[in-house]
Amino acid sequence: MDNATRSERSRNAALEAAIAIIARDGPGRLTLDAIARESGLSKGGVMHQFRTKEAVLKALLERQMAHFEEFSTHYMAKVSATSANPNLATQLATIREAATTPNSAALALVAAMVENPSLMALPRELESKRMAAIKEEAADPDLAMLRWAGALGLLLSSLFGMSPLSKDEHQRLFVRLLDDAQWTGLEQPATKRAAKSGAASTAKAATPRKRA
Amino acid sequence: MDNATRSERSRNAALEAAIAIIARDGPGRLTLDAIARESGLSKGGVMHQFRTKEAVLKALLERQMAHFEEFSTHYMAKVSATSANPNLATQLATIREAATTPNSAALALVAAMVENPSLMALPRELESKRMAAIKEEAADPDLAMLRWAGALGLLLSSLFGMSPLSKDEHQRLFVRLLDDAQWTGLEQPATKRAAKSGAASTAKAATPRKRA
DNA sequence: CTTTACAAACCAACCAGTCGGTTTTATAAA
DNA sequence: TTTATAAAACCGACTGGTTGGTTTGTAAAG
Repeated sequence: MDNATRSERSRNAALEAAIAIIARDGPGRLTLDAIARESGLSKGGVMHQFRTKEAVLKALLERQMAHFEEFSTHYMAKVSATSANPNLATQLATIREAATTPNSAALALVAAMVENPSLMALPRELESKRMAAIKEEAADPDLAMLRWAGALGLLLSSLFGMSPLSKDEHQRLFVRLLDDAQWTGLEQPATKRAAKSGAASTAKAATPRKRA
Repeated sequence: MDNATRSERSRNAALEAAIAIIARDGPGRLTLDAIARESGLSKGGVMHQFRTKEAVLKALLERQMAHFEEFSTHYMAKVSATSANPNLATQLATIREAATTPNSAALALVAAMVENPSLMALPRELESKRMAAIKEEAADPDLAMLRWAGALGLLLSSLFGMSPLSKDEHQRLFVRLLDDAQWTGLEQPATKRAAKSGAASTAKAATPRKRA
């Protein structure tokens, strides 16, 4: 086997093992020895691929973020032409995807926060940019943020095993969050925002404006 | 000093220390030795009050739950006469309270989940009952659940340090979530629910009314 | 005098990370 | 093709320090 692919396989095995451990035993049980055991590698092998435990967490986080980034990009390409607020739609769909994917990215996130809260800076920065885009394209930015928050609440509550909702309800609520027609009845003219960024409010059709 | 109050003081000191540690250093740093150091007690003293670490977590969880239970009860008494959906209003207000209280109950929750996910059963059961009450009184149960989910999303995202929202936005969004008038434009007649639970829906005063 | 609350030393298990050595792969000279 | 050499991947025993929990001792409350 090629050396490069051998490394990649080992790295992959270690990360898969890490996810499995977090999902099965909780983030507190994630140890380097456990990763070695679960992946079939020796501890030395794991340490050869990742110099520290933090490096494992970071790689895990980046891998999961990349996965949802890809989902997000594809979805965005699909709806950007038809949706009035493609950024919001994409974010909602991505969160739903995260909520239904078993080996969720969010597990990696929890583990990272427990071990080293500063790792949370990566996802937060990304989220900030997306949130800006959502606000930019929205006729009612606050309502858009609330829809986003609702999706996040559904995701996190089910992730923490504290959701009192059934699978059916869960799915139905996501559908409703995604359906723009259900949220057009109470939009409020974003007076303050309209005053300071005149262009954006009228250009709610397609183009997300880049701002600094 | 009375023996009973001496014990109580020690228990309290240990729990306060635990909260401080979680808030300052993260849930992963919560150890029995750290609790002893922070509280001024010896480790033996801590272990005398709590036989295991899990007992500490459980007590912590129960204490925080009791605190918010009290808040909840008071709020409920205040709004039950004037609000059409007092259960939802109370839950939203309580979640906001948790989000703004620095030594949040949610921190204890995170710590519990890291250490022993099964501890999450206590709060989940309570949450289920509240959710049932919210659905019961709601003209549009799904919308009510989404408002609840939105509040939870705001809470958890800020708790995890992954919120891209400013303090101002945070507060403004909570206000809007709590304002019934902002959510009456798009209520949907809960046809399915009305069919299967006839008695309850008519008993409550919350008739779905459309307003501009 | 008995029980309770606490202190301090102690212990076995576990943890992240190290290290010397072994196997596998890559390169290239003979 | 064979052989020599180096580099990368991998192994598993080991280390210093930490962890949850125990044991032993002591002072105060009842």
